[in-house]
Amino acid sequence: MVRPPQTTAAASEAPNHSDPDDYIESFRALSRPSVAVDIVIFTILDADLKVLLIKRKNPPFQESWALPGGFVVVGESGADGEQGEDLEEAAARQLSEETRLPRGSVFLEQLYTFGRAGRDPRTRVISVAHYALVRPNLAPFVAAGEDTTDAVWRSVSEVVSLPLAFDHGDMLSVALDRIRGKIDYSPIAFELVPETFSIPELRAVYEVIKGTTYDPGNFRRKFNRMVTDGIIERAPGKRITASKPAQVFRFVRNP
Amino acid sequence: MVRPPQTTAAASEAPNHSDPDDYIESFRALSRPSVAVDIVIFTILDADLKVLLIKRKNPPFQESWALPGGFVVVGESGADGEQGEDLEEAAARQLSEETRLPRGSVFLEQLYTFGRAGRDPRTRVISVAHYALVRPNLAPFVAAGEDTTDAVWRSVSEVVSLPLAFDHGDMLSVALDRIRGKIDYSPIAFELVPETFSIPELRAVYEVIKGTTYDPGNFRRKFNRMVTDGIIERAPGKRITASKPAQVFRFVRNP
DNA sequence: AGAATAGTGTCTATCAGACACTATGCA
DNA sequence: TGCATAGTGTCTGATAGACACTATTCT
Repeated sequence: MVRPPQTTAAASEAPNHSDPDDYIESFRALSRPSVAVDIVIFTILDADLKVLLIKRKNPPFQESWALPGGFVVVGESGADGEQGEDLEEAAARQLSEETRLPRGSVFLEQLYTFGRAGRDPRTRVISVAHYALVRPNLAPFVAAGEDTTDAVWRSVSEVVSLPLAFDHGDMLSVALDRIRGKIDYSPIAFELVPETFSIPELRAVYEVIKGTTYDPGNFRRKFNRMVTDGIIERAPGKRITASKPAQVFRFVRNP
Repeated sequence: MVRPPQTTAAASEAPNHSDPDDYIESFRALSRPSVAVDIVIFTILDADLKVLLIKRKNPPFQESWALPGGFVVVGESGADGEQGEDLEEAAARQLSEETRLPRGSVFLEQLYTFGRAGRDPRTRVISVAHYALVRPNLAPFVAAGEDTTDAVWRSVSEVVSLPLAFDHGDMLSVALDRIRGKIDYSPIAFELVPETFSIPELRAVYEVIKGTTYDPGNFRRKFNRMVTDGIIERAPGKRITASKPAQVFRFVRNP
C-alpha cells in the first residue's frame, strides 16, 4: 500500500516569521491534505426521490453505505507543467465512471466543501461535495447490472434515517436543502424530467422534491405563464397516460 | 525556503488496479494539493459597498491587489492524532488576523471552492473561498493604521474593473452574486448595520447591495410586517439625522 | 419659516391558494 | 357509459410598486 508522503522537512524546520514569503511557504508545506470529490446523485423513480449509494468494501466504514466519490488528480509541478485536473473535471469523471452515462447528459454543480478535521479517520481529507440530477429516463441504465458497478438507487426517505459513511449524511442533507431551495428560483426541475415533459410530470417533480402537493390548476397556470414568456415551449406529440393524454413541452435553454 | 514535499513514491509506483484499496491509496497520494482559504470581506462605508484588499509584496502577482487569505493548517496524523484545523476555523483565524476584530463579531460563511489547475502558477492550490460581512461601526477599526495590517477598504465599484491576483476577481463576482441573491430571502442585511438600526439605514444597505433605489414607503411597510412577525423589534432611543430623528430597531435572532 | 427626512395612507396590478367546473381518452 | 386525469375559469387575500400626503425635527 502506498503511504502518503510526509512533510517532515516542513515540520522540523521552524518557520522564519521575519520573512513573510518564508512564512507562507512553510504553511503551504504544512497544508497538504488529500482532496476528494463526492457526489450526491439524485433521480426520480416511481414518484420517489432516489440517491445513488455505494456499499463500501474496505475500511473505514466497511459495509457502510457511502456516496460515490474519489480523489482529485493533482500534478506535481510549478509554473510550466501540468497541475492535474480541475475540480469540475474530477467530479465529471467520477460521475461518468459511476453512472456510465455520457458527459453532459447529467446536471452537475458544486455543493459545499467539507473539511472537518477527523472526518476521515485515516488522514486529513477535504472533500468538495457536488450534486447531480439524472433524468428519470436515463436512471434505469445506471446500476442496471450490479456487475458493472456496485452503485444502487436508494430512496432518500429511507436513507436520511440511515447512518452513512464519513460525513456523507451531512452532504445529503445539504444537497436536499439546496435542491429544495433552488427549485423555486432556478430551472433545475427541468433536469429531472425527460427532454420533453407534460405539466403533470413536472408537477410530480416539484411534489417529490418539496414533499407537498400542488393544486393542479394553480401549478398549470404558473407554467402557462412560462410558455408565454418563452421559457418553455410546446413540443410535438402527446404523453400517453391512463386517461386523457397530456400535451408535452420542452425547456428553452436560452429564451 | 521550505520546499513542498514530493510524492515520488506514489508517482513511480504504478497503481494496482486489481486491488481497489491500493488503487484508492495511490490516488490519495497523488492528490495532495495545498489548500488555502480566501475571504471576500465586505462592509458599507459612506453609502458605498467596500471590500478589504491587500497589496501583494511578493511574487507571483507582486504589487497586485488580492483578497486576504492563507493556508489551512493540516496535521499529519492517522486515526488518533490531530488532523489540523477545520475549514471554518482557518477562515475565522484568517479573518481575525486580518481585521483584528473579535471572533463572532463578523458574519462569515463559506462561498465556493476554486480549484482550477494553474490558478496559482507555483503549485496546485485549491482555495475554499468564504465571504464575510463587517458592520459599518466596526469597519473603521479595520485597517485603521496601515502599520498594523496592510489591508485597505476599497470601493467594489472600482475594484470590479481592476485585475486582482490569481482568480480573486472571480471570487469577488461570485460573492457579489451571492449577497445580492441572498439578501432577498435571508437576514444577511442585518449583518451590515449596527446592532440597532433605523428603517432608512436598512434601506440604504439594500440600495447599496442591489444597486437600485427602493420606495421609502413600500420598504417601510415590508419591515413593519417583520415587526408584527417578531423578526425585528423596536429598540430604545432614536437615530439622530439631519432632520427628523428615526425610530431604531433590533434584529431578533430567534423569534 | 422652510428644508429635509421620517412616517402614513391609498390605489392598482399581479399572483398564489382554494375550489368548482369542463374536456377528453381509455377500459 | 363511467372513470380518471387533463385542462379552464373564478373568487379572494396577500403583496409590490407608484405616488400623494402628513408629521416632526433641525437650521
